[in-house]
Order: sequence, then C-alpha cells, then structure tokens
Amino acid sequence: MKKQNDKPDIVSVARMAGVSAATVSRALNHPDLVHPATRKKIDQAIRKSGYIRNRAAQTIHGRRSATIGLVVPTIADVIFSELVQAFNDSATARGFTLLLASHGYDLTLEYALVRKMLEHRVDALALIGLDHGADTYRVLSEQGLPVLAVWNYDPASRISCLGVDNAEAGRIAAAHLLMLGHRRIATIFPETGENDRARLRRAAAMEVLQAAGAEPPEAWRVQTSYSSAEAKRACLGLLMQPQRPTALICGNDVIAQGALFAALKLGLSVPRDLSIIGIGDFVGSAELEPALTTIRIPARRIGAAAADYLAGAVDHEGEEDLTRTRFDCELIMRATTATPPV
Amino acid sequence: MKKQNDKPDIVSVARMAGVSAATVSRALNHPDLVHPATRKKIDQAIRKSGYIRNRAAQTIHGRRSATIGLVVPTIADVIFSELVQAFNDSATARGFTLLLASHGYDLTLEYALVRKMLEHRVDALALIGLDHGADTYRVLSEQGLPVLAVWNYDPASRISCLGVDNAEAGRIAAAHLLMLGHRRIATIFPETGENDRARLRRAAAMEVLQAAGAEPPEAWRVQTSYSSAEAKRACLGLLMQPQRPTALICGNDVIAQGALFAALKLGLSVPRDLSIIGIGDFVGSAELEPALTTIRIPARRIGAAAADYLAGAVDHEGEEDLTRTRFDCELIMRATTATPPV
DNA sequence: AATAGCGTTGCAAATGTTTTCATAAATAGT
DNA sequence: ACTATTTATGAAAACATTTGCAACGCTATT
Repeated sequence: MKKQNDKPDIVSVARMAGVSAATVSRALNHPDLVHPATRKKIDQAIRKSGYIRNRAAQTIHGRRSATIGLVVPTIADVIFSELVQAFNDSATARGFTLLLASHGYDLTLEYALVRKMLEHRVDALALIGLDHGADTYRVLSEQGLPVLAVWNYDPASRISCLGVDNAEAGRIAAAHLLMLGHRRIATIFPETGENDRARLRRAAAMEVLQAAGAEPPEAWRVQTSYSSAEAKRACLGLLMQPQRPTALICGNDVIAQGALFAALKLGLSVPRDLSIIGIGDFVGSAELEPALTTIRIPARRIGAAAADYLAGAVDHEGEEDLTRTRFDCELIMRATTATPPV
Repeated sequence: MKKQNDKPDIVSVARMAGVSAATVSRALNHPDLVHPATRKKIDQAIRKSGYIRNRAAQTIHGRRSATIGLVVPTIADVIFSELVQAFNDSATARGFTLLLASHGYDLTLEYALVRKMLEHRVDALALIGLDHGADTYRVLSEQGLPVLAVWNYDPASRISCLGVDNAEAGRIAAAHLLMLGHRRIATIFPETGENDRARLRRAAAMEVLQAAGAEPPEAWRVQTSYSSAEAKRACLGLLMQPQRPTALICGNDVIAQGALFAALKLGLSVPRDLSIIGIGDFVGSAELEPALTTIRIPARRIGAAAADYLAGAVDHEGEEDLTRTRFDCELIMRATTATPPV
C-alpha cells in the first residue's frame, strides 16, 4: 500500500499523469509552458482524481492568495449591499475571491477585522470611507499592500480613495431646497462621530443653509440611526410639533423613506405640504410613491471601479502611487420636492 | 547582515524573544502550554516587530483555515443581505472569516464558485436552498466538509438544511386571503426554474387556491424578477386590465412593495380596493404606508443559526450526521390585507 | 558535422507554520 | 537527598505547493 492517504494531492496527480509535480504546477499556473499533449494528460488526471488545488500552499509561497478583503460598516442596510455586490462581481470576474467583514460602525472592531484579513494574506483591501483608527492606518502602511478607501473622495486622503465628495452631496441637497424657496428646513442625520460620510454631508448642508440665513433651529436637527423604522419614528415626533418645517434633508435614502412614510401616516401630502430629499438613490427609491428626489451616488459604478482598481494594483505591484478618483453625484429630481406651501 | 528580508515571520519573532519558533507557535495557539513569562516576552516581540501570523501556513498544515464560505444568489437584494449580515456576525464571533460569493441564480456559476471556495480550503460551506447542480453535490460530498443548505427546510434533503418550509409560507399566504373572503386572486412570482424557494411557495399557494376553487386564470399569474421596479411595472399592467383581482400574492416583500406602489400610483386604496400579501417580512416592510401584511421568515435567526451550526460542525468534526432544522414562518397581519370590496 | 538555441521537463530548495517526540528543568513525594 | 512526575521548551519532520537551475532532446544555422 503506497500512500492511501486521503485527498488527492499535486504529486498524486503527477504520478497519475506520469509527470513530475513541477509540471503539474506549471500546467495550472503557466499553461503555455507545458506541451499540449502533457497538459491533456494532466487535465485528465485532475479530472479523474477530483483534485482541487490548495490555494493556501501557493499563498504561503509568496504567490498571491487570489483574495481581496472588503470591510464595511454593515451589509444588511441597502446602503452598502449594492456596493458589496458590484465589488464582488468585479473581483470575481478578475479571478479573486471576496473576504468580507462588517464592523457595525465600530472602529476598534474594524481594526481587528483588518488584522484578520491580513492574517489571511489578502492581496488587497478595501475599506469604507476615510475614518479609521490610527492603528488601522499604521498596520496597513506597514504591510504595504494595495489599499483603497471606497465611497468618499477626499483630495487630502492619506490612502488612495475612490468615491464621491460627500460634502458636495450635502450642498446640492440644501441648495435644491433653497432654490425651490424653502426657508424652514429640518435635517435628519445619523450620529456623525465615527462616520465621515454623514459628517461631511451634514456639515456642508448646514453651511449652505447658514449662508442663506436658513439655519435650522436646534429642534429641527434630528438625529436617528440608518434605519427606516427609527427614522420614521423620529420624523413622526418632528412633524407633530406645532411648528413644522416645510422641507427635510435626510442623511440618506433609507432615512428619507422613513420620513416619507411618517408624513404619509400623518396625512400630509408630499410634496405639497412637505418636501423630502434623500442622498444615495438606492434601489427602490425611484419606485416609491411619490418617487424620491435624491442625490445619486453611483454605488454600483463605485463598487466595480474599486475592485478593478485593486485587482489592477495587485497585478502591477510596485507602482504604489496614491490615486484619488472622484465620482460625481447628481441631483435626481423626482416627486418628493416642490415649492413650499404658501 | 543576517536576513534583512521583508516581513517578520515566526522565526524572526522567536529570535527576538530568545525562544524557538515552536514556542511562539504554541504561545499563539495553545497559550496555556507556555510559561507566562515567556508568553510575555513573545507578546512583546510580536508587538514590536509588527508580526502578523500567516493563516495560509497553518491551513496548509491541515489545521483549520478559519474561514467559512457562503454562496448566495445575490447580495444586493434585501432578500439575502440580512441573512448575510447575521451569518457573518455569528461566524466572526466564532473566530471565522467569511468568504462570500454570489452567482446571480446561475447554478453553473455556482459550481465554479463552490470550487473556488474549496480551493481556499474553507472549513465549512453554506449554500442557499437545495437546488444545485449535480456536479456541485458531487464535489461537496467528495470533499466531505461540513455543508449546509440555508433558507429552506426539506425533510428529504440530500444535505443538512436549515430554514423554513417555503410551501408552508405559500399556503399560509393563500389561506389568509381566502379566509378574508377573496376569490379573485392573482399571483406574482419570479421565474421558478432554478429557484426552489419561489417554486415551492408558488406551487403551494396554487394548490390551496385550486382546492378552494379560486385558481387564478392565466392572465393573473404574473412573472417578474426580484426587483421592485420590475414588479411595479408588471403590476401596473395587471391592475389596468378591465377585470381586476381583489388580492395579490407576491413572491416576496420586494415584489409586494412594487405591487403596493403600483396600486398607489393608480389611485387604488390598499387594502380597501386591493389586498396585498408578501413573503419574507424584510426590513422596512413594517414601515411602509400602509404597513405590509406578510409571512415572516426569520432571516436573522436563520443566518445566525446557520453560522453557529457550521462553526460547531467544524469543531466536532467526525460527527457528520445529516441535520435538518425547521424554522416556523408566521403570518404578520398588518395593513395591506382586508376583506374584498363588495 | 559541430554548435547554438529553444522548448520541455525534472530535481531540489524554499515558503511559514504546526506538531510529535525527546529532553531539560522544576516540582512533588517519600 | 533521591526518584517520580509534571511542566516548559527545542529540534526536526511534515504540510502542498512554486520556481530557479540544470539537463535533455530537438531543430536551425554555419
């Protein structure tokens, strides 16, 4: 009895095909280096033995692991699921497998997850936004693998980034409402502590409102989470106050959806009694009744471009230049905004 | 100059701590086997050198890879993003990293993805549903790793499964509408070819309707994709016909949402003119106005249980018994169903 | 006919860990 | 104080692959 072990191995395949292990390895990784006839024998042996090559073994050898890591705050919310999908599709098309992790907006946990990704020797890593712990930044620069901050564009970023200018999104939203004639405007945003997207959007919107002398009073600066349920509840509270705003700037479309349903529930007519604008243009926002006016962030394009960028960086390693790519965001005027009631 | 190589490895850490590589390995994997004082020296050396252990190297050694694979049809749709999130959270809590892939309801692609996961030597693998290619089933049984079909419960499954009885979901939905007095009922489902969830739900609903003599005519069996945009369009077509149904059974909540918006757009009052029932109870369904009546599928609980099951199976390997776990689905009566108009 | 060059293959070293076995040190039992 | 255990550590083999180098057999060139 030779080696009646268990799983077929590259040498067992080699034996079966009557060649050396080196040749099998070459047939797999550099097919053009082996004679077509030999290749055929090897293919048959692989097929017959049910051999599945061990990526770990090639990873260990310094070769690429063929994995890309993606660390997001959350998967479940529509916010990122489109991005994850597009990122994954592009990465897969380029031959990579996706390692995914989510940290629930907790930067300490994010650091731990990044470390885990590095333990698995991902070839490249994508994070969301530019708010990250000092330890995260440090370990990433130490490891020196291609890294990309997705979703945000920031001309002063410490690492490569690819996304939209969130401040611009906030500005456009605020300007649109002002342009329609609104002066009594409320804002509804999530906590902006460790979330640069929300922070930038909100600050920029505020700035524009302030410049126009339409800064919302304290009571009209609502804070909620990225959940349509909580947003709806919060908006019910806001809208039942005696003094009602005529327009709402929402941190994203999920919040806007909650706001819309709150208004409908109270029997308000949108946009006649109340204008609502979101940010994101998530799937489904166009189908709402009334359809949501929003600032489009091209999540699919960003996700695909991010994966493509990283895959490319893995291929041409060495040319580690900081790249910043800016995607435009765009006002999508639909049916939830109009001139304020007289 | 010794070995001014590149990244710190376990032997460089060992040298720095004045111990052997074996001891460092033990300090990492079986801390209780090494003297606290030595452990401390090693910890310092690790911290100082910025060492990150190489999982690939331990994977190659036959040790676990600490990864779990999850292959889903799609990530972007709300349908699975909750599941993925819960699965990921549980897997992470158990020390695993998630390898994710999506195949867009293409079983040929699914096979390729499963193979990739096996190349990466995932410790366990989860798939959605029980419709899979023969090659997929074959390779999985050959490899003999813990595998779980998530989302569906089927007492006759070939592999372990954990989920709900989709036929039951369809039955409950149909029975609810009949109970309310509806007889003119339409169904809106996605293509049921390679999607056992939709197939079972639809068939069961049909059976119940047929038994009650309320089988929908051909024109009232609408087919659409799992997209609220397309569902809305399809429903607009359906509802503008002269003969309108009084109730709609929708393949899932996304479709139901599209149907609801179609009805609102046409000025129909839901549920007075038209009842709508979904399946799934996705996030946001409760906040719709009117709130959606649906059959709840506990996605979060299923996802968490799936990851827990697989993590457990990795730990106690050998006890490879086929396990089938059934989660109940439950009618959530909200505001989109009522007795039919007179 | 001799040499150079090319295409194809095998040998063996290298990769970064884990683990078995053996040994040394420390503790306990008498 | 001497043996019997226990605890802590190291040496080396094993894991599954990739790759640099060398060798072999051809064809093309002179």
